[in-house]
Amino acid sequence: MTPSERLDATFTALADPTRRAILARLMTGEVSVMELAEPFAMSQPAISKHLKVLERAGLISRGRDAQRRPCRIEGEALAEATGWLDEYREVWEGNYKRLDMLLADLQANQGKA
Amino acid sequence: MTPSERLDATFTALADPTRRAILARLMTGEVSVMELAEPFAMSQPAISKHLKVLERAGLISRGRDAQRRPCRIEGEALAEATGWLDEYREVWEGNYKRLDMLLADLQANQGKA
DNA sequence: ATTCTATATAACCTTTCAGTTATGGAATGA
DNA sequence: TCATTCCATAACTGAAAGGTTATATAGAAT
Repeated sequence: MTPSERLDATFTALADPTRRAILARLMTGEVSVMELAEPFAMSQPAISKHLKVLERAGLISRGRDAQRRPCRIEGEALAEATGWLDEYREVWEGNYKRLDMLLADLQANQGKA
Repeated sequence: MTPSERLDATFTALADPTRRAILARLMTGEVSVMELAEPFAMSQPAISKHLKVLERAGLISRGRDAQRRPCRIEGEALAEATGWLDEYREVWEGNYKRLDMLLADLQANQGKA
């Protein structure tokens, strides 16, 4: 996967409330698929699909415990997404300062710019 | 829109490479739709659709300059997404001092993260 | 051996998405 | 007035997303 494809996969995975709730649940530690599925009004295969999306994005990984495949959070993919956002935020803050200057300019010239 | 819906819209908007490239371009300042469309191998209506997705997420806003509708970046939605990611990243990176706060938050929101 | 549990996979359906072309409409300019 | 530029919208298409039920598989328990 290219870096762009990884960002695609990560942001896509984060764009669904069920998947974000799954991540929230996994913050407390490893959880099995059935345990993850329990609070949702949704079938087990649906949860398995969501887990596949999260796994493909590298946001979770899975182990083996008898028949169970416990899920745990992986931080790497998130760091990339956060890095991308942080760059933008920094520059945007810079732009914001410039925008203030521009607005001051426009106001000084009363729309004659 | 609920906070969850805003996160949906923001992450969905960020999950497309064309839209991320548009944001990149807008970092240099306001840009018109035609100027945005030019570097892409894509029709103008396709770009207009992408802009609509970005606007719905609150990531951009648009002005008026004669026939042009110049687009500019808006930082608010980006800040929300960054905030969400940062909470999670801190826990994943082993900085557990905010875990209690986060878990209390999640419980208050009944898993509707 | 059989059965129960946990999970994955397959097949299907419906909705949404990302693109297209064609057209419409507002503001500018000749 | 008439044409041109910039952009939006409508209608269509193919593909992907998100759900379903039914079934397969692997390991545990009986």
